[in-house]
Amino acid sequence: MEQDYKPQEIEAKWQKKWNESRVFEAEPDDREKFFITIPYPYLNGNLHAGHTRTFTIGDVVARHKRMLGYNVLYPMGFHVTGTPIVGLAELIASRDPQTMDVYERLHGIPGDILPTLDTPEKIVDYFKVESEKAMRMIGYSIDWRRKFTTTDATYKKFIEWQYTRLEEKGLIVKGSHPVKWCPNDNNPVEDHDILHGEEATIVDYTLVKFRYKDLVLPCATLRPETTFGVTNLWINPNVDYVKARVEKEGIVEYWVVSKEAYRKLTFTDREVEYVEDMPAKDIIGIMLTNPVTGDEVISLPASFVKPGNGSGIVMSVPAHAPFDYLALRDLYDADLSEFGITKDLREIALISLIKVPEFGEFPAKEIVENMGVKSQTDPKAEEATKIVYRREFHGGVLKEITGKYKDYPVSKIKDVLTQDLIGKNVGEVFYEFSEPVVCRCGTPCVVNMVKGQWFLNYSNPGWKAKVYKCLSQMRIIPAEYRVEFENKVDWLKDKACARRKGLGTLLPFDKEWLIESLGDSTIYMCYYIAAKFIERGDLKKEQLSLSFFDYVFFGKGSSAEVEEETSIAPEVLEEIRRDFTYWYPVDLRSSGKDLVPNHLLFFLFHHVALFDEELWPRALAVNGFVSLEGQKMSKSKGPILTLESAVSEYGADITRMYILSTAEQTQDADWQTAGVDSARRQVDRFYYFARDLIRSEERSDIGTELKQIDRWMLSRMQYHIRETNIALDAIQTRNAIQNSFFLLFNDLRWYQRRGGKALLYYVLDNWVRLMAPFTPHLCEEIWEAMDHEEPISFAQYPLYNEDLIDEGAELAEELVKNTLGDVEEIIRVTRMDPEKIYLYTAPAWKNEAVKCACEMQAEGSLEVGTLIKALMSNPEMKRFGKEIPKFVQKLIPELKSGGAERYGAVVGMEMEEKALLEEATAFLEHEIGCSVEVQSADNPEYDPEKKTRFAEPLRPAIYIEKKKEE
RNA sequence: GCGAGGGUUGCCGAGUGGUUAAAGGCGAUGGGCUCAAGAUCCAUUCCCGCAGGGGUUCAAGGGUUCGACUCCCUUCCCUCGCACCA
Repeated sequence: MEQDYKPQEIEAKWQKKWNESRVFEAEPDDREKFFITIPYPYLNGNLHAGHTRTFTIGDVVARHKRMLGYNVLYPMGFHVTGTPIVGLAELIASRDPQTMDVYERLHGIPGDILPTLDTPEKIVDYFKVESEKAMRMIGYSIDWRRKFTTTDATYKKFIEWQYTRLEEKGLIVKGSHPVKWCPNDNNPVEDHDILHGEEATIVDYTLVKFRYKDLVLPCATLRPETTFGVTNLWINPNVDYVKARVEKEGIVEYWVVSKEAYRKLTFTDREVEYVEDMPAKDIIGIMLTNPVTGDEVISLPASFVKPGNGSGIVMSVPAHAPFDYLALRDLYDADLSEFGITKDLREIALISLIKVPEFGEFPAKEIVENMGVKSQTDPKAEEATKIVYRREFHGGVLKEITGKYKDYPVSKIKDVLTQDLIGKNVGEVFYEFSEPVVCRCGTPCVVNMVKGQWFLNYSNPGWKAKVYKCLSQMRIIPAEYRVEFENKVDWLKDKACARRKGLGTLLPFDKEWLIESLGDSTIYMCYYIAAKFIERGDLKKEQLSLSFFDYVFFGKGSSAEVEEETSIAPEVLEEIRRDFTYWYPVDLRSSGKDLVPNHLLFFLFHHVALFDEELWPRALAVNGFVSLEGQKMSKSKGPILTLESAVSEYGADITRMYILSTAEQTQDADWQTAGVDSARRQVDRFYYFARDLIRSEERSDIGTELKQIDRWMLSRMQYHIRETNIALDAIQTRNAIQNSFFLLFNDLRWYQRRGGKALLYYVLDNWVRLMAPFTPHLCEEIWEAMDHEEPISFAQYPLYNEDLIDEGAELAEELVKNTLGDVEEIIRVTRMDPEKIYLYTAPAWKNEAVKCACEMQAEGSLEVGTLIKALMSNPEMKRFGKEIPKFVQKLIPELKSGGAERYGAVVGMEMEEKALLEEATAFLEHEIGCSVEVQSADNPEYDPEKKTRFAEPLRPAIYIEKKKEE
């Protein structure tokens, strides 16, 4: 080993060796396999600190498993499908100043190359080389023979096969979907096109069609079940309404809605035609039919109705909606003759339809009265609405009056009921923004239905059921994310899977469309297996027929049949098939948590759709993001720290160590220069410790007689080994490094301080293997210097050995450590200059008392009274009658609160305590800097201040004699 | 709004009913080593204490318990996701 730690030299050396010896090129053999994959990076920039974290986690798992004896496959590819790369090419071609600056300065693209990257193809070619270079630089144990990009002609054949098979299974359907739309630009708006309302989401209201003669008055609601409790409708007399001809799927109706609502309707998937204005007065005071109950209800005037919300017509459910109740109450004594209404509104009976624990029959009435809400214009009305809504939504169930929906939880009824209403043509879905959205051009946006779109039919209940099943059999890391995944499966709706622009594969059954980029990255892990053969030249693009993929991935047909069609040699076909059956399924897919609601979900959906159950993925893991000195990273605007620049500056091992130890799992990590510097010092210490030890030519022989401190070291190391393995299995890299590095190092320091020497080399041998997954280059270097022939990457990972646990030795060291601590504290507090220290071990009777207490604790009879009695009955003990009660009162709470085990161990070693301290005398003298003498409290030779009475088992009494003033 | 996860001692962060004033790291302070050091080693780092002790803490308030950072309720605050975009 070199005198100085030079990361870059060591790292280049080992990367070259790994590459030349092809050790990470995985081939099937008789070992158990482990197939780990990380989502391939999207190539619209260089790899950055975020990738560094996700990929390094994957590499650590891969290396750990490899050292545990698994045959590990860790492959990598490149994702380039979609629009961002096209967008980037355009920005570079037009020399967009911000883009040029960010990509030259932060992504580190040389100024003479950047302007040449003006087509998507050139960008892909550039970044795929750079990305591989970066991943090699940081030492990932990737099998590079399997790399590909998603625009490779062969990959496109694979995606065509996937979509052909999905379509055959009926999982791809055609339909319409709502998008945010700017009527001025006549285009969908994406988030960066929005002036106001970036936060807006598209909310689906249910339109309930109330009828009056040949007219439909649709009411938009988020709570269609309340239609059962409608007593009347609300029309705003100050709003302009229109009559319109509305046609959908061949059914023609005449609707009355507000002018604003009419405009919104024209963008929906209905044919809408203006007929005439409809004065509000004409539709107030009329009797309409509730389409759900058949009841006749009256329409009444209300000022709270907003023309821009929904249809501008509101159904009134005064039993459950505070606004409705208030508006109705406000009209009780009003003169409505101008609307031709003469009826006494007090006759309108409230209709209750939801049972909720917190309220009685009429929640709205109740809360309005309790809160003292005055009228529909009272601000408190809003608050009352929220409270009732929340209680009913979460805790409410439907009452008898709802017929077959009785006992349905309110939170689950919406979709079911809406579908039923649609089926009877008394309801429709109406999309609306959660808040107003304005386009950059200043035009208010609308929800527009895009027609003829291809969808992945994720809402298919049978499909979802399979995903639930798959999830239930999977390991989710961390476990808290299981519920998150389940919720997202539940929430996922049909997803548009084709678009017009960007890079990608054409939809095989409709060549007008490109497969959307989240849809072509779902089962590509199996493509890694074929990719090796493609790279080797065994397979040509034209040969990759549907039957080829069916055979190698599904096992359908025979190699002979496929050969006949494709003329691929049967041996090759069978080998690919063999490889596939060996490596599949994916044992672990690990990724950033941002991919949970999309990619990881689709990964599951597509696997369960296409593969048999035994090939479904086994485990998912997620990790948090990385920020830079507290700032969010952005590929296009900065700040960004590339993997390449981090490794160039700090070295691979230090970068790995830092990114893995700075945050755990789903927590977000913040990259801070100060933290990396500290990681550098830690790695330095490791290097120098190893270097000095190896040079010292001290070697260990654990076969010889071990001293107590040696047994202690062995024992402590077992805990760290165990914790590290447990942590790595749970992908808690921070915890793993905490144990395998910091805690182990601290113990090693104590070992050396206590004069431990015999096991140093042995400890290093274990330690370097423990650390190998985190800092592989450095560990290879040390390992080699320790004269090992085989690379550490394939050495046995240390495993917990219970036989090496030595509780006695640990307790003994604890005694020494605590005693030293106590002495130091006394010296510090009293600020005395010690001449000599006297330690007094506990008198025999106290040991006896502890023993007795432990026995009583074991049989459950331990009480202050019983213990004192038991002790007093012993004539030997009676001599100490005065001290017993005090000692017992202190002892019992400690024993009862879990100290029994510890005291149990004391009992076992009672005779040794004095010997132990005497053995440590030299150490204590050295540490404290004065002489130390151990005596027994039973017969002290010198005890001027009667300190012996404080002596307890495991806690010797201390007397410190001051240095005499000269 | 809905869903998920959080708020711990200067900072980063362990810790889910009892050896917890609370791991470990960072930073800071003192000391050893050294010509010297941002290298390393030792100690301290909530408050008080000239004998190993005592006091007050884990967002806020309330509750359960012999006992709560840990369990329950309420409130406040923070982060992420909410879709056709990778």
